[in-house]
Amino acid sequence: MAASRRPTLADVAREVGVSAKTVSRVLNEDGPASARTREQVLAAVARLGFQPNLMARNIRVGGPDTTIGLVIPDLANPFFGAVARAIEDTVGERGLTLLMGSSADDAGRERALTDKFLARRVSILMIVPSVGADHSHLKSHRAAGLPVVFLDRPGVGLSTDSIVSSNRAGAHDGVAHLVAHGHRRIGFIGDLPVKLYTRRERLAGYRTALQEAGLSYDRSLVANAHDQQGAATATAGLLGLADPPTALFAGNNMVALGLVAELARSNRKDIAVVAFDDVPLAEALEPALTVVAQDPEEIGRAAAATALSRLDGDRSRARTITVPTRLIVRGSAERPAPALQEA
Amino acid sequence: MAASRRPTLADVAREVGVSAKTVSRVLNEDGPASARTREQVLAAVARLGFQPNLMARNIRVGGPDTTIGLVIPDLANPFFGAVARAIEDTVGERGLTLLMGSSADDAGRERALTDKFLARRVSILMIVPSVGADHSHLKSHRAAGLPVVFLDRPGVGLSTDSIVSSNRAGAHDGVAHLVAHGHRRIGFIGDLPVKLYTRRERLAGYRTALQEAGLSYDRSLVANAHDQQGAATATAGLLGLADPPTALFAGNNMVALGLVAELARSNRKDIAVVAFDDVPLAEALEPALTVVAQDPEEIGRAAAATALSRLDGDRSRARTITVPTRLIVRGSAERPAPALQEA
DNA sequence: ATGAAAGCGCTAACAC
DNA sequence: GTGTTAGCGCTTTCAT
Repeated sequence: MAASRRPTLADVAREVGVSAKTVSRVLNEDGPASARTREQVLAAVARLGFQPNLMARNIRVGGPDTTIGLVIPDLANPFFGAVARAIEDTVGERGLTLLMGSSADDAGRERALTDKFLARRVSILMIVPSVGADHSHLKSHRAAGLPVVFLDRPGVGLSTDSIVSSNRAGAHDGVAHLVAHGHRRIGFIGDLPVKLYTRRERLAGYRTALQEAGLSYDRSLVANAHDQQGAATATAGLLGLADPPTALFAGNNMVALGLVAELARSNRKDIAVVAFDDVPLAEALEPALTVVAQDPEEIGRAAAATALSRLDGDRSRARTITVPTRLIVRGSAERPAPALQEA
Repeated sequence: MAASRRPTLADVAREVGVSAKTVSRVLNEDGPASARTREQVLAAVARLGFQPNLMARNIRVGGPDTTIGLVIPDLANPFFGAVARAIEDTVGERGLTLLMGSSADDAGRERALTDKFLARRVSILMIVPSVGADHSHLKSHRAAGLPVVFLDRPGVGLSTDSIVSSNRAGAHDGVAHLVAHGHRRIGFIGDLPVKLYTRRERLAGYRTALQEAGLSYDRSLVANAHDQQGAATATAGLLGLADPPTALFAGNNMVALGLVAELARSNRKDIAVVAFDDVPLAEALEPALTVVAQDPEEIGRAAAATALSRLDGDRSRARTITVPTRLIVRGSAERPAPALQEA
C-alpha cells in the first residue's frame, strides 16, 4: 500500500472549503469562528484523522518546544527511574513531554545527548553530570533563559540550580550507627570512578564518623565497585584481609546489592552492614538491612519545581537544594562487634 | 539580561559572508565546499554557538522525526526500566532519541501520550497497552508506514508486531515446580485489574499446572493486588483462610516484593514461594527466592530490532515474538508440604 | 467572521 | 564551488 501523506491543515481547509487560518483558529481556539464553521472543521479533522504537526507549529511560534530533556546515567537503575517519574509527574501538569537518554556516566555521551536536546529546543534541561564533563557550553543557553538543573551531583563550569542528597551527613550517620554498635574496623565500598561526587561525599562522611569516634582511617578498608559483580568481588576482598573489617558500609544501591549477595553466598552472618540508598526487600533479609535512604521522589519533584519557577521568570541566584536522607534502622548493624583482641 | 535570540543558519551565513545554503552544505556534508569556506563556516558556528534547529530541518525534509515514542505504565518499575534501556541501546545506533511517558495503566493517559507522540511525528511508536485502550486509531498511521510495536501485552484493534513473555508457560512451570514439591494448596496473587493480559495468561498457566496434577481450582486461593502494600494484604488474607495454602505464587515483581515482605514480617518460613519476574536480592533471602525470570533486555532488544526492520521496509505480516522465561530454582519452593491430614 | 500574504529555520531543486 | 528561489506546515499580521 502506498504510504499516504499525512493530512495537513491545508488538506482540512480544502475539505471544508475554508482557509487554513480558519482551521487553525478553530483548533487553537484562537480568534472567533461561527458555530457552523467550527462544526464542519472538527468533523473534517476527525474524518481525515488530522493531527497538527507540533514541530511546524513550534518553528513558527519560535518559543521553546514543549519537551524537557533529561540525561541520566542509566534508565534501568531504579533510583533514577524514581527520579524520572517524579519529574514527569510534576512537569506533566504543564504539558511537557520527557525526552530521555542514558549517558552511561560517559562525558562524551552526555554531551552528545545534551546537544541533541538543545537542537530540539527543549524548554528545560536536566542532567546527572558525568565525571569529566564540562558544562560551560551551556552558559549562553542559560543566559538566554533556558532552565538547566543538575541532579544528584553538581555540574562543572556552570553556575545553576542543583539538587543533591545529603550525602555526607547521610554516610556519616550510617557509619556512626555502626560505630555505636561497637565496630572499630569498618569497610567502605564506594562507587566508581573515585572522583565521582557522591563517592567522595559519602567517603568524607565515613571519614568524619571514624574521626569522631577516634578511629584511624585505614586505606586498606576502602574498596570500589561500579556494579553488583564488582561489589561482590570487593566484598570478598575486604573480608579476606589479614585484619578484616567487622562491618561494611555500601556506597550506593548497586554496591549494596552485590555486597549483600556476597555475604549471603559466603554465609557471613557475622558482618554488620549499612547501605546508602534503600533497596527492595531490605526488610525481608535476615537480618533486615539498615540503610541510609535517599528520597528520589523529592529530588525529582524539587528539580522540576525549580525548573518550572525559572521558566516562569525566576531570576534569583542559583540554588543548591539538599534533600535529606534518613537512617532506617532495620537490624543489620546490630551484630555486635567481637571483643577486642588486645590489651 | 536580555534573552538573546538563538543564532540561525542565516546568522552564520551573514557572519561569514556566504549564503545560508553554503553553511547548510558544510554542516550536513552535503555538496562540495572549498576548504577555506568550510573552515570559516565552522569557525563562525563555534563562535556563535550555533546549533541547527532540528525541528526546522525535519519540517523541510518531511520525513519522520528522529525520535521514538515509548509509552510504559511506570518509569519507576525496574522491569520497564530494563526494557527501556535495551530499546535505547538498540535504536541509539540509528541516532534515534527516546520520547517517554508513563500511562499509569490508564487508557486515557495512554491515548494522550500517543497523540502527543504522533503530533511530533515520531519514527517509531512503542506501547505497553493499558486495559481498555483501543488502538484502531493507529491503523492509518501504520498503513502509512509508521512502525507500531506492542510491548509486554498485545494491543486491541490493530494488527501489528507484539513482544511478550511466555507468561502462560512460565507460570505453569513455576506452579508445577511447587506441585513437584508436594504442595496441593497453592495460592495465586495476580496483578490488577483482573482483565490485564499478563494476569490472565499467568493465571491460565497456574490453572493448567493444577489440572495436570489433578488438583481442583479453588477460587478462594486466588487474590489480586497492584502494589506492594496490596500484595502484603492479600498474602495475609490467604494465610488467614480456614484451609490456607501451603505455597504461594506471585504474579509479578511488585506482588513478589509485597508477598515476601509480608512472609518475613509474620515470620512464616513454612510457606513455599515462587515468583513471576526476578527481583533484586532474590538469592540473598532465606530461603533464596525461586523465580520465573523474564528477560526484559531481550524484550526491548527484540522490539527495537523489529521496529527498525519495519522502518527499513519490511512489510511482512505482523508477528508476535514470545520471549522465553526461565525458572531459576533457588530454594523457596523446597519447603516440604505438610503430610496430608485426611485418609 | 474569515482570508491573503508573509515568514519561522531550514533544505531540495535548480541555477550559474 | 556557490547562490537563488521556493516551499515544508504552521501561525502572525493585516486586510476585508
